[in-house]
Amino acid sequence: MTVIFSKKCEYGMQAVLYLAAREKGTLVSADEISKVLKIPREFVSKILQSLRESGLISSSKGKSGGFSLAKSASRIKLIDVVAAIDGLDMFDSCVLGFQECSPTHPCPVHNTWGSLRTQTYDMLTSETIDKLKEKTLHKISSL
Amino acid sequence: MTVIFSKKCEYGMQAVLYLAAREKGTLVSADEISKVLKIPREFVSKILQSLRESGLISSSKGKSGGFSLAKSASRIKLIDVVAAIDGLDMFDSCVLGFQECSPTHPCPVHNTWGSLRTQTYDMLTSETIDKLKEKTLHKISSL
DNA sequence: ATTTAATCAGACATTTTTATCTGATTTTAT
DNA sequence: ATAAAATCAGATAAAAATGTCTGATTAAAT
Ligand code: SF4
Ligand code: SF4
Repeated sequence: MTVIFSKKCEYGMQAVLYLAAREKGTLVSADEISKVLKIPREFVSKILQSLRESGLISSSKGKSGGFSLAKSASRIKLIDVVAAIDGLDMFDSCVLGFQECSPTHPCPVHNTWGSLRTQTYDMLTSETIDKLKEKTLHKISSL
Repeated sequence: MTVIFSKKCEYGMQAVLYLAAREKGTLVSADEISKVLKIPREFVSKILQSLRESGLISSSKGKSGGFSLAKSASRIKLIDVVAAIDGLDMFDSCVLGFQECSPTHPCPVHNTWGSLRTQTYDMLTSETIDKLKEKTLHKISSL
């Protein structure tokens, strides 16, 4: 199986995007997120907990509790979710699995992959999640 | 953990590159590949077997047996290894893990990711492995 | 012929990832 | 007060990926 991000990370990004799209200070329950995004309830619940620990989102317990972004959507980027869940190792390691990637020990696809890595990083870094709001809403409405 | 290709696939690409670099019709043993590339012996052995089944490499049994490319290095590309081991699904699916990726249901990073996907595909498709020979040798000598 | 060194096939084991369960706690609404 | 609906913590389970073992077979070298 080929993968870029782990399931946890994918789900985490989806959830954060959903919070950003759904939010005007409203609390969103794990149950709602689970249903809308079609992610197993208990699993997304765990992911949300871990994102809370990372300080990206906040939660409130009790009836009518739920989750919301810990700060403004204009100050959160997808890379933050990746950093919190999968970490940023992929941006410093080898597609071919060789150890010690460096300009002095380049692998056969060094230059190309280096550029792609940078572009991927840029993709996750350049736009804050509020900018992705309409696209997210459109995507979600098609689920 | 963030990953692009599975370990099997990474090791498979390394092994095929090594065969291409090492080869002038010589047979290379799983043991040698294991030692040079620092891949667990029995594991790389299995991978080599599966690549043989896929027809990418061929083997001969018995003393002084081993593996070699099934066809000229100028007719093998890294994408062939990926196709044989991990499959090509990643080139048709979503970084954010949404189902039904399509232009009519784009995810928030659709355009950028589409382009990156294509570039990644190109990286694995544009050069045949004989072209990567010197780079491979240089990389391996540093292991 | 016998030994040696290799692939091969398939079972087995370990680790990591993904997912679920159980029960406790918190908070709101009635 | 009580019930309802939510998060939370930690254990457990299931599945997938990674890695190992055993013994059989094959073929070259002695
Ligand atoms: S740039 Fe090349 S050497 Fe460096 S990690 Fe990527 S593939 Fe490996
Ligand atoms: S292009 Fe966008 S919608 Fe399509 S798979 Fe990639 S991220 Fe998802």
